Amino acid sequence: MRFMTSLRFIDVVAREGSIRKAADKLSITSTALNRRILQIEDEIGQPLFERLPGGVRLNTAGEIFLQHIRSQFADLARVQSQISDLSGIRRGHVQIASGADALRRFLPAAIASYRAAHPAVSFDLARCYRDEAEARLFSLDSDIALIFAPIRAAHVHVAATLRQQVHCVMPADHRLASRDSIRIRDLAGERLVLPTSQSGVRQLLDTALMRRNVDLEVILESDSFEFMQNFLHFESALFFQIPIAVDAGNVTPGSPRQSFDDRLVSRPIDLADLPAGTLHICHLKGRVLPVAAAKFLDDIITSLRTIFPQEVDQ
Amino acid sequence: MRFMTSLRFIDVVAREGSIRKAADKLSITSTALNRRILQIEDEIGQPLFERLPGGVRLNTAGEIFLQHIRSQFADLARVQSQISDLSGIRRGHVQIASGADALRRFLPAAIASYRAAHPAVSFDLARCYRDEAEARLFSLDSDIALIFAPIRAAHVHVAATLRQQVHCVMPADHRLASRDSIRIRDLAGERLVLPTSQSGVRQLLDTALMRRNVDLEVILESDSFEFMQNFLHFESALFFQIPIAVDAGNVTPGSPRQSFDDRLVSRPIDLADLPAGTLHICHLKGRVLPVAAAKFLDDIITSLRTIFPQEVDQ
DNA sequence: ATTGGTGATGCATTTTTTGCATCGGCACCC
DNA sequence: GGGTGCCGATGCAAAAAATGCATCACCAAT
Repeated sequence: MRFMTSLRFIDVVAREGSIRKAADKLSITSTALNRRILQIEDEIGQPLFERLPGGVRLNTAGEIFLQHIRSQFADLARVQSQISDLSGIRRGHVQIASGADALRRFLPAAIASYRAAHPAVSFDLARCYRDEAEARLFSLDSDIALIFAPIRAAHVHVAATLRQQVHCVMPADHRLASRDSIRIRDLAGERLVLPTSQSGVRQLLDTALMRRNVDLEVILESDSFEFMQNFLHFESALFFQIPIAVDAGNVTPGSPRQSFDDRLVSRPIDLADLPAGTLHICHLKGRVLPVAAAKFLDDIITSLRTIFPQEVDQ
Repeated sequence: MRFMTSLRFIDVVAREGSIRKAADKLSITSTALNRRILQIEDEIGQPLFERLPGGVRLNTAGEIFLQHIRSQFADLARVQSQISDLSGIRRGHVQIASGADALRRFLPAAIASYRAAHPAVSFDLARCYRDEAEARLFSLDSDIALIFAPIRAAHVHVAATLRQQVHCVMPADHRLASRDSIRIRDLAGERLVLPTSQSGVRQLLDTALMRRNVDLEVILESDSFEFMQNFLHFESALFFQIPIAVDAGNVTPGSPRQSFDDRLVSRPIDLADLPAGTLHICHLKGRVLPVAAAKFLDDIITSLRTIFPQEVDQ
């Protein structure tokens, strides 16, 4: 899209904080880039960047303008996907920001299933926590976000929610493995592996554990489920996750639900001790999503309704 | 805005229905324009125009794309006005579509008063009827519309409404001039001047008159209040208008309300015979107006509330 | 004082855009 | 039925714009 290049350049310069670095990234000389920016500032009638000794930074006008640029790009993507839909083939690119939970099993299955129906749609998946996900929606770097944490930003629209009870994962031969559900007091003296403090699960846990003053041994913090899961093969401990990190929704009806790991078991924490958290499926408020993204959003909500019939709202 | 030229060109070509005519209007050669369009079609990957023997016409993809272009322009205007607001001076351009009623007295006063506060804001006023006004909002040729007629289009958002009783205007020495209000049956045998069939007042009248089967003498139809008003100086007759066509809101408190024409009087038609109509103050649904337009919209609603304290809603 | 980074600018070069002339096609009209 | 006029597309040369190089002035950290 030739007519968008100058605008894309501004975006990159803003991200890089330096014209020369941005020029490198864009494979042009800093001269050319510099002049494009000067020209646009001239056309706007006001500077968009402050010149600092170490580079450039957007001023207020620049931030307003950048937001406009990004929404133009997002809208252009929507238009292109809508136009290519006319020819029968759904084309497009869906950008998703997701926590590690949903990204684990659910999204791979969901995306594969969507791509089976629409092979010309490509995806971009960014693993991130609440704040970054909200920022990505706002900067239009992501179309859809799946966040297991309360939504803070006013610009985020929650299309659907999914209640998720926190589960405790342990080796199959653990002393608590026989329980149907786990009480917080049962955790006393246990070795725990906790998710990072940014994680929604961790924040739920912190609230519950702090209140009760149980004596815990936190041996590890990690932001990787894969790591935690494999760690438990070597040292007996407990970690925490939510059902969507286990269920992909590809269970064939009637067949026993496939276990996520034969050597581990997952037991819910009693709701009296730890309330269920909420997975939020979101997009930017007021935004018209590209057809591909809109359809995918619809699909995952439907799919979640199938896997967790009681837990989906809105 | 150099980076928008190609897009503006597409808009013009679509409006003109011919590359050569558009090229004329844009003061470039048809060659250059033609190639710009071919290039964009190439970048989009699909043609945007059908080539007909007599020119070009948008295809479906083109219509989608044009809508995108127009919203980009409108959004750019909003951004520019927002940016210039940062420097303290409110700049901007407000495009209004209005019926002849509101355009007569109210808008001149309202715009002048707004410009007194913000001299760097310019205005564009298009006189039009309901359908065209709705179309102008949609094509983003107008920011705000004042329509005295029911709103049909789903894409129009009504920011406020103003109830307006239809009045009957007649020479001051007319036999009905002494009445406080006029009944439809009083009109029997009178010479009437009617507004065009597109007008909201006319449509109200048609409904009322058709129902009653009064014997009327329609001697003239016009879409110009100025003409109708001056005509009554020469031949005794009746015409119809709504209060906003008379009151500009510049009445100083306490002073007698300034008459719109010394030789004419305006009397309401009894509500039992003719229900009050509604003036709709609208903008495009979901659109963020430029600051100048948003502020002006706010101002006119406040102003209407002052002039017609009982009649403004929302 | 030196070094390494930044953005801005004059000038030659390259790339892109534009305009002219012209082609082929279609519709209208005498 | 053969002009006639209007349309969009295209080859080629001229004009305009964007780019790259070299260099400047500036600032901060060393």
